[in-house]
Amino acid sequence: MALEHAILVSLLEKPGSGYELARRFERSIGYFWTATHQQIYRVLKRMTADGWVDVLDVPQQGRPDKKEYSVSPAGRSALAAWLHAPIEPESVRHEIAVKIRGAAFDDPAGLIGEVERHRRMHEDQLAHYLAGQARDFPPAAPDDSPGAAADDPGAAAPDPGRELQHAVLRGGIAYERMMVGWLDDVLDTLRRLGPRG
Amino acid sequence: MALEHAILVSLLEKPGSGYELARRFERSIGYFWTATHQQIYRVLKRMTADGWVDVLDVPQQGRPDKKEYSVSPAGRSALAAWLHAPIEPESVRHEIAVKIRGAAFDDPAGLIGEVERHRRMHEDQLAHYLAGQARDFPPAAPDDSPGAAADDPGAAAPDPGRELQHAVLRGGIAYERMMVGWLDDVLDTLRRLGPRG
DNA sequence: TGATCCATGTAAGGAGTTACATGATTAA
DNA sequence: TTAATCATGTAACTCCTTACATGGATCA
Repeated sequence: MALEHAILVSLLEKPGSGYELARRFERSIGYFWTATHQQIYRVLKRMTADGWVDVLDVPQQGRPDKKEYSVSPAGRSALAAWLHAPIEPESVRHEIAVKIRGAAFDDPAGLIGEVERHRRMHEDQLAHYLAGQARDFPPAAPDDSPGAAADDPGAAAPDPGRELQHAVLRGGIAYERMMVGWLDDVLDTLRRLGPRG
Repeated sequence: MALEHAILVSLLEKPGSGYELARRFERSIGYFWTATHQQIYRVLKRMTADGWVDVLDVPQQGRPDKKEYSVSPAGRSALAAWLHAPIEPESVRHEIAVKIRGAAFDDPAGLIGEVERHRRMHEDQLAHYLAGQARDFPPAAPDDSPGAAADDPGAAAPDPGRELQHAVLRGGIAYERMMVGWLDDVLDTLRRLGPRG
């Protein structure tokens, strides 16, 4: 199970409430893991019981009080243990591929609209990721003294957290690009098969 | 839910037993949908009760008797109805990405071995798909009389089922290529961050 | 003699989705 | 006045995984 661990990572990056976590899962965490607020509240309760997180009641004005969660030492070592254990790659699940293969027994051309719609959604997601990348990770000027940078106090030290967040974002970008390209390929195939609607 | 529909597609391509379906889900169907035999038996039972599939008891020699399933007219129209309804794209789930982002709070270089292992698995899967493509979809000679082929009884008519199966396989190939490329990118990042292990 | 293949299932539990429920504040 | 945002949860249900269970045939 990785939801616990995704929550630990997010809370280590910044403590927050269940609601805030749910928003992060909609945004930045969403390109590698998803969860709804119902799931998050349930898991936070279990993590609290297990002593993986600490809770702080934060009274607020003009809005409901919230519980701010942060990672406890026990949670940190639970994350470390999980990081050192091997995991298996996820099995892929593409409902759209079931439809594409099923179209052979129905009307291939009838699927074109649906595939176009999916292509559009992936293109939008790609544009969104690229905008996020341009905002949060502007390209750095190339380093002209390789090897010396590590000892140069004037050079910006690479922040591992930032670098790794960017690497994961590049994965989201690569995924959406791949999907747009493949759906274009599928559209070509569908159009070649039956020029009728 | 798409497992029912994936089973309908597979049984339309070729009737078979629950066991045989489980094997197909391990092989060709595996690059867009996965299911274990336990799931398949349970769903086949429900589909039988719903009248989506017909069952035929097939006694065998030297091995257990089997039940051969085939799609009923009701199953065919259930599939058609599903094909005409819109679906939403799957949410992505990459446990490895949780680990990559979590590595910032542990030891980035310590993750290199695990990422290399995943890269190798995706490379193996890619090689497997490419071999399947070379075997089942050898490249055709280019057509030098475009437009006339459809009315030419001598030309091989494109089989929609085959074409669509190939399109889905190309999706599997594109996915594995993307993963290998991205994991290379991640390895570069991890190695840049901490030259120690 | 031990492993793998064929072939079918049950049982228990964890993970995930959908619907319901409340209630104040703020912006259109 | 309608909708969205902040903030928390419960309940019911489906889906999926893991472990257990059986038993003959074949191959190393």
